[in-house]
Amino acid sequence: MTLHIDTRSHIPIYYQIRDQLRQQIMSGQLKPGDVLPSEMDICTECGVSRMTARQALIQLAYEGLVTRHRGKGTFVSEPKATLDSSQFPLQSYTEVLGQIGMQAGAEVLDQVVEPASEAVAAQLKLKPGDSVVRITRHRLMRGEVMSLETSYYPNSIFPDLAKLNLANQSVYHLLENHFGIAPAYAADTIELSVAGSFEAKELKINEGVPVVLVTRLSYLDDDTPLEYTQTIHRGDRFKSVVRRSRQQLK
Amino acid sequence: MTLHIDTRSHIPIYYQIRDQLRQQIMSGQLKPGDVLPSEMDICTECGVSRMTARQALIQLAYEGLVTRHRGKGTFVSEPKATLDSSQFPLQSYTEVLGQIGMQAGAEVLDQVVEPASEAVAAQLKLKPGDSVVRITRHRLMRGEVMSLETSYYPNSIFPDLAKLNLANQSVYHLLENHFGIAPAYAADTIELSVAGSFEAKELKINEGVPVVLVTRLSYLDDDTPLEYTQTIHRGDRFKSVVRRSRQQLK
DNA sequence: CAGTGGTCTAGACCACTGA
DNA sequence: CAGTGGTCTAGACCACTGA
Repeated sequence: MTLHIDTRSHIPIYYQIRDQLRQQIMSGQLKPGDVLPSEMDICTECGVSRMTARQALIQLAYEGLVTRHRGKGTFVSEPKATLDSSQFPLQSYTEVLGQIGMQAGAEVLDQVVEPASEAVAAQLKLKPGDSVVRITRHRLMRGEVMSLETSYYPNSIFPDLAKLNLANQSVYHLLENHFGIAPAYAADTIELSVAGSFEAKELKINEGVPVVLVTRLSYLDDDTPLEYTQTIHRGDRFKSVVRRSRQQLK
Repeated sequence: MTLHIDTRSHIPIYYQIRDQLRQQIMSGQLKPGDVLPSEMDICTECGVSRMTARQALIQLAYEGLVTRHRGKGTFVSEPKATLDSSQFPLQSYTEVLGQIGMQAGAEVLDQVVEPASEAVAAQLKLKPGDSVVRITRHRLMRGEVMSLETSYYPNSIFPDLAKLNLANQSVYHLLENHFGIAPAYAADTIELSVAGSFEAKELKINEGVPVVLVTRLSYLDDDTPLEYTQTIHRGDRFKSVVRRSRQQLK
């Protein structure tokens, strides 16, 4: 309804369309959940070809401002939620969210014993083929899937972990209460990746959009690896806060 | 030379092309710096239209595996470098890189006193228009621009900071040695963003590709903000490691 | 069923890089 | 200059969603 393009400008047409739509989202004129004009709407309104309209919308999807669904349309995304995962060192997702008054949740997709792949074995200092417990879960926040988490535990250290009920309970609590074992330290690696088809389906995002990959390795005091976890976070939702102090003891 | 597409498959053609090129990069058949087939090469070799070939190459660029340069071609990217910024709490980039034996460096682009914008004033607990020192730098690693860093310091706390020489020296050292002031703690926020035209130009990446935005706020013991820094990291290079311990005092 | 976005074609003009 | 990627057109067929 309100798109104006200047054909005499040297700014590409799809930039002009993209920037005006972004402005409407930023200003609140278009609110989370609202539908954007469809590709054809933009074509007729701006007198441009469909590929040009598409390019504007696709870029907004890459920025995380909108999500697109075939057969339905293009919708404004929810704003980012902050996950302060550092205030309280080495906690599970459930613990962290509880502390900030968030409704945390998880849906278990898989909880099985399987042979370790080469990559998993290397991380957990096992041999390929050794038994590991794999737990794959959706991480929820306010009922929405925020991330997809896959954890591996050595079956020798945690027998029967595959059979325990972890519906909505912290795995760290379970490990401590049931096995009497708690990690002493952990290293999180944060990097950027893009959604593959499985992640895209599970996180309900478009394939190929940027995501954040957090890899955690947890250890015992004696440096035995306990846990190897890969978490794929929706890029349009991820925000992590790390607090640091100059003197570690304060 | 070695692209095969199956027109009877239900997998989109550009997926097939993209996946084969990715495979060649992953396997080392195409090495960092190597040129990929041009769009026209792919058109003639696979008998597809140019937009299809483009889509495969553009996706690889979004994944960070390749970079594209008009007039030159599409090139395999360098692999990620890891920046372990947690082993040693609250250090500057220069300090961190020194410690892991990396050649760190910085190029100062701007070092000026200017009035604080509303956003900067809010973060530093100043009034909009108050004087701040802005330092904009390229962060280098092995001579390559890895990130673009913009820091703001209250001019009232650090007079003449805009005139001091910080060529290749840690700002934290400078603050401590020259002003006798060191941050007591800091909070880093990590989130995902996309490169705007300025960042793209400075980081020599394509506009619109995903980047990592790290925002740091440093404080004195009495919670006075000292420093507000925004760092844009190339998404295809960023990898951050955060170490955590369950008992903070160990 | 009409409307959505996903894939694809076969062209075009252009700015930029390097020989 | 030939070759590169960037933008753009005007079509096409398709799978999917919801009325």
